[in-house]
Amino acid sequence: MKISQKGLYALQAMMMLARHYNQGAIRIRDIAYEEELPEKFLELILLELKNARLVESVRGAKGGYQLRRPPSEIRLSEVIRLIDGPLAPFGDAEQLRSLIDRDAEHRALYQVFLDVRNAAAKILESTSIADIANPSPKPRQRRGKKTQPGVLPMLVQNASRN
Amino acid sequence: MKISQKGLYALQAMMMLARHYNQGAIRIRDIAYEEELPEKFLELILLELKNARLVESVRGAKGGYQLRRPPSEIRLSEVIRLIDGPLAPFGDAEQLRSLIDRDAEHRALYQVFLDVRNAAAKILESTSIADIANPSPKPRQRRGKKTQPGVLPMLVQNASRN
DNA sequence: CTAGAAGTCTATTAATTAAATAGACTTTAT
DNA sequence: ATAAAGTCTATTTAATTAATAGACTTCTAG
Repeated sequence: MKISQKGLYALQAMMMLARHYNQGAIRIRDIAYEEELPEKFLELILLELKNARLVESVRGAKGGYQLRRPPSEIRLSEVIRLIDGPLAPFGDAEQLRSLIDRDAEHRALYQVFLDVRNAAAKILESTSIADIANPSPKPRQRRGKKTQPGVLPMLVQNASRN
Repeated sequence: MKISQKGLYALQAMMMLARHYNQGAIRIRDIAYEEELPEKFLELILLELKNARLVESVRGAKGGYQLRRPPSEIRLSEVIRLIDGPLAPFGDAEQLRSLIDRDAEHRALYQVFLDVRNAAAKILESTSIADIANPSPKPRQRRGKKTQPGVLPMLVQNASRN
């Protein structure tokens, strides 16, 4: 799997929306400005994220984008698969399994590819947007108990990253 | 990291040469035929493998290619890095480390990318060409003690694949 | 010692993908 | 009604990928 510039932009946009979760719709312009992304390109990316129902839009004046689910319930793998395709380094998991079954000569090679994809999937499916979006850009007006940044309610935690 | 068609061809060629290790130089044509690879394209790939000193060539009549080291001492990561570049899903390990140091906003994201590249590196650096090349295509004229296919003298063995 | 077999090198091409950019259109708050 | 904002379609440019072509060099065998 290769993460393109576009894929990186998508992840950055999602992180920004996570930081502003529950603050209403955020304009494309503001996302682009805060993350320093090309505005017109970002527009297309957000459309894709919307069609995949990861974000939702509000049209018209006062419109913008927001996450459709809490950041802790959006996995990095969802965003990456959408924008950059399968996590496998070659083909996709299904293809690889089929090749392992049918191509005796190269079975072991494809099995290695599948191992690599499984290792990547394990990480990217157990890391959420909340895990990587720093709580708030301006660390002001934080009332209530400080939520620890990396807490993942439903996903397995990778201890090595804390 | 994405493995291209070219990268797959390179790995297949290396596997074929591994099967014919210690049988002298093998002609491009024979590699292409046995692995069903486009001959002219394979030629360019072998040139690259030669420049990287993974294989060596014999020119002129009776010429061809052979591995420069025993198959058990050639890691998949060497071939993949040569043909398809860094193992990281974005940029390379050095860049990622630098971004983790300098870009506080996106540190955690780049750390995940680095985790993914480390997981891939672990697998691909501990698997050798010998591990994946089936011993010999025609199981004929095998004199001496049968060498077990997957034995890796210097590399850590991944038990799950045997 | 020369003919042919084989690798070497450079260039070109066609197709695809990546990364934008442009502009007209639609929806909605005020 | 107007302006702000998302939507949609098309176009462009550059890079990459996957190959193909052909002239050149080296070496072995006869």
